[in-house]
Amino acid sequence: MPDIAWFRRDLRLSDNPMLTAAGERDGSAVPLFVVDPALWEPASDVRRAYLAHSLRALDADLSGQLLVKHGDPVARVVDVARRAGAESVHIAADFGPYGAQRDEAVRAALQAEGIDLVVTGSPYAVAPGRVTKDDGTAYRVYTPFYRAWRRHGWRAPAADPDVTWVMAEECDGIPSAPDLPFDLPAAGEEAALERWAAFRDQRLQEYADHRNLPAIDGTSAMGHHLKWGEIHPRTMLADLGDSEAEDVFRKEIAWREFYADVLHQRPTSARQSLDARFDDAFAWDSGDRADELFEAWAAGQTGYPFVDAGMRQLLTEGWMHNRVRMVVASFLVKDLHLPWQRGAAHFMRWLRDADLASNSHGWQWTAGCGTDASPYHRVFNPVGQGERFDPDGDYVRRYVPELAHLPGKAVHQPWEVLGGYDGGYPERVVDHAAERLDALDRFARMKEVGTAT
DNA sequence: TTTTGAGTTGTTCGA
DNA sequence: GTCGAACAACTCAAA
Repeated sequence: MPDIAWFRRDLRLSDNPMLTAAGERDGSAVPLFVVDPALWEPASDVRRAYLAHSLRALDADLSGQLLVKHGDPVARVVDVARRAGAESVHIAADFGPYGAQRDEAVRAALQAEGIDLVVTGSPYAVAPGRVTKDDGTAYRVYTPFYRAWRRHGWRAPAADPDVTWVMAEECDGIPSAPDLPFDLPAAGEEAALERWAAFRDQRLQEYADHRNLPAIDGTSAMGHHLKWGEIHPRTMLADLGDSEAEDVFRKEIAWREFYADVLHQRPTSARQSLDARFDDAFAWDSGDRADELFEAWAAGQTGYPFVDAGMRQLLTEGWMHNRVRMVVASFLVKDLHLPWQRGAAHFMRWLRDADLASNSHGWQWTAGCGTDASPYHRVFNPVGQGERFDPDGDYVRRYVPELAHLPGKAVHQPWEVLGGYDGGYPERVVDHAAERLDALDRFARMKEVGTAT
């Protein structure tokens, strides 16, 4: 009788040791995916659509044998395992706040039926909790984490599994993908491996320089593949040598692992500031005016071209260049004085690669309330960032057509154009220089409150 | 226990 | 235009 291979965030066949474990006893296994309403219902259309496409790709790779069930995983997994006569259910570890709890509930329910839940591997090169200081506690600063992470090392990519896939019972069907205002890139393992190979062979050696220029296709854009485990970071790490560019890219993979580790240690940090003063004592704005400003930010109508280009890229592509993510995040938190959680929720809704750990902690880094946070006085200048990283203005013109007639870097300051600017592009909603000082002042006041109590 | 050096991504100001 | 200092201390990691 076959065992069960329960897929979750590892929608691939290669470099997936869980699958080898699942086939070891019987030579055959039931590949299962459960559409969990607790995750599906609150998910945005972008996430639903990508997952639906990815499941179709996985099903094709499994010759149509993927068993999809809808409902509470505790009930569904136990039902499938019992009916299949399985001795064990195999998973890769999930370290997210919801996933970890769910897996313990499933483990208990399976145990009552005499079925084992076997954990093999995780979505990370080094599983969260494995890299610790000498005293066994977790790192809170990236650089020492990175050094220890490299010392710890990781396995070579796993061999392909030798398993016969069987669908033991009737499939509930892969959910249909909601319509989106844009096309998502191809999903699935084959697309992930192709995208990785193209980046590795064509763009990796320029990565250190090009990754900061949003007008150029200089980043890997692998986030959505990593998020669903269509490729394992181990597969990518195994291809990296020791050039400067490869080192920079390896550090980006390590950031993903660091933030997963932080979330594992502090599950509440997905939505609460690691520095609690920012939730308790900071003077964030709220009310009608704050809501208006948030809407202007979200729609790409702030009057700051580099910010607006990024926010519009998000809405038209479901993706935003990393450099611009930092700039728009800084603008929301430090120019508009809105809590990082509002921006993080917007990103989670629209980014095709939205990952809870990286998103929450990236925002907290910008806001200054996270682990290893940026110094609070480090406030991005939205004009200066545009002039520095989009020096020819090509990125802005691509996403802000009202400014397409302005040449070169003049697009970054349309208010300087003689005779004013037209075409319906909005005036600046706030004055950056004034809001920067306001932000620093609010920070100082928060510290006074913090030390007084 | 104490000490010391260091900490992703920036901006502004004045010389 | 370029350069260094100031920005604000504070916490963390490791010796």
